[in-house]
Amino acid sequence: MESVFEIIAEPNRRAILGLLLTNEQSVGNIERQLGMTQPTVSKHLKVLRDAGFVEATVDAQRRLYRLKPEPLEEIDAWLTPFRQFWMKHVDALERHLDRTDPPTKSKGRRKK
Amino acid sequence: MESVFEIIAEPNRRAILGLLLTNEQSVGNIERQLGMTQPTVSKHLKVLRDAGFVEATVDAQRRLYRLKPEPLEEIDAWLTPFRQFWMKHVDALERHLDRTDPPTKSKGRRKK
DNA sequence: CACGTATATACGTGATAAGGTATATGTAAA
DNA sequence: TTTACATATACCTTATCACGTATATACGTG
Repeated sequence: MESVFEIIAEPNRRAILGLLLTNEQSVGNIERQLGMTQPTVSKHLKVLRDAGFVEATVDAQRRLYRLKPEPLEEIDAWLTPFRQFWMKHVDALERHLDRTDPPTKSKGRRKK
Repeated sequence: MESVFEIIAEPNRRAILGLLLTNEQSVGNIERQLGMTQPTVSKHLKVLRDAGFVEATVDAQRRLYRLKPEPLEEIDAWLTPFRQFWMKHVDALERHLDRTDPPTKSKGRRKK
């Protein structure tokens, strides 16, 4: 399970990450909220843990899992150059519309 | 090959996307620059095409492939709530350092 | 029309990952 | 210390994906 991208390719893992967005959660909570079997949850959590997406603290017999930011930031970093790319596209589209559209009723788009 | 996340999980596909960031490319160009066999390139391009990451135009026998923004924006959108999460973390870390550090030589960090 | 070039597709194979069932480990409570 | 609870791990099976080799399709040129 090499890269962060492979980790988040799995839908159940993305669901788990989504859950942890709000609060830390025990394994049992995740199991119930997502309707997966306990071993499945544990296995996905192990993957996420090994990749640094989550960390756990012990609360008696429970483990409370919470998010860690780093791997997600790595994904964000990968996206960065592409973001620039598509922002150019939006600009180009806007310019195109400015040229071709009759300014509808228009909220004062720029261009004299 | 359901989701955009599975698509970009494959390293060769990410490499192809990276190449297309600069210019549109023919299959042969990709093949040479990335050192993959031609069928492999074509297959990955098909996956990327079906998922809307790229589009091609015909130039005689060549196909010129270029990026399309939408699927990448989808990934970006998925990241959004997590971005908020880790920005809180950075804030918390900064506040922590403000409390514990002697202001080094400090470029005038806030706090009265 | 024959041939070379560029790309796509078909088919077979191996690897790997995900889920299920069963079981192990560790903690708490009676 | 026996029992109940929470989580982790082992093992097996199945499915899927990526690659390689071979072949098909399509265009251009002599």
